[in-house]
Amino acid sequence: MIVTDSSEFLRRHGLRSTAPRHFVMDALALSGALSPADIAKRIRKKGHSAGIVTVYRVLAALESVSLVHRHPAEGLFSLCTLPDQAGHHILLHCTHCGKIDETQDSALCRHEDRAAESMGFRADQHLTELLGTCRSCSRS
Amino acid sequence: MIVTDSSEFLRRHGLRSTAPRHFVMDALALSGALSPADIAKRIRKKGHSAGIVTVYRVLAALESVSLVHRHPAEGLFSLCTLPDQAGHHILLHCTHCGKIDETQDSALCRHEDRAAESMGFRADQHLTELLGTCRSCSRS
DNA sequence: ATTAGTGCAAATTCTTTGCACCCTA
DNA sequence: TAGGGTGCAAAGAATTTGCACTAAT
Repeated sequence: MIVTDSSEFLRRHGLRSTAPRHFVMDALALSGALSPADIAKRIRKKGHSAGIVTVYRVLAALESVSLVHRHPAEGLFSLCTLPDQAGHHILLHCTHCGKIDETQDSALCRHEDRAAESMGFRADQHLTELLGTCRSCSRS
Repeated sequence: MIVTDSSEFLRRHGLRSTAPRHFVMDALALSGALSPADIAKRIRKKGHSAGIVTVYRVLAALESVSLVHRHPAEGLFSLCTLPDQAGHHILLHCTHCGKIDETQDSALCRHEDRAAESMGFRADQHLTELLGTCRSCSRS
């Protein structure tokens, strides 16, 4: 199940190709998004082994070469602008100054709903996060 | 700085209107998204006080009436399908069975970029999360 | 042979829970 | 005044760090 391409990918980015890294990638490849603990569980369920600490470190390494996303806005909360009609925010998260701005776009919501529907998915709530550079940081 | 409307809102949802709740809402109203610790800090900086534990509980209460979003996909990681061209995922997170599916939509990305640009924001990476019901759960 | 990567244990940080007291409705 | 809300302290999870050992290059 170990994909040779990913060995290449790792090496190209200066990372060694190791078993735990492949275990983690395999686990993630099968299901969309997992917590570190879930990843460790799946690895064990497959008969392999990787300590939870290693999973954390593998994820950090893979994230550093953007082979993996740590979902942004960890443990953050935001006020809902339209409380009786939840969701539909766009968060603009500046990776330079850390500021988080927010905007809204109902056309975007409709577009998202359409994309979801084509997968047989009915969306109750949206959250869009954009990571990048805010106006004041792009000036300096 | 305490908005009277929010007192109403709270009461309408069976929650009492208390000082800590207003402090938390005020803090969130000023900046898009904050961690519980940041919220507590800002409250103190304004000369008020609210223990971190209370902040957690206030957030839970406000979340229960969807006045606040706890950002979804807490502590999750996902494999990037296009590692050399980071971002641009749509995660379909089923709140019934917990499964997370993933899709992609480049038109959506362009749309997101446009929305960001109108705020003077340059987006490097996108992440869109939709919470709802997946195909198999909507059948059962 | 070098040095990144791993595993374990311990430290740290984050979040939740229990219980006595306070305050809104 | 009754029941929800708060604060403190302590318990429980999640995440990070230190250090010796293993393994990829």
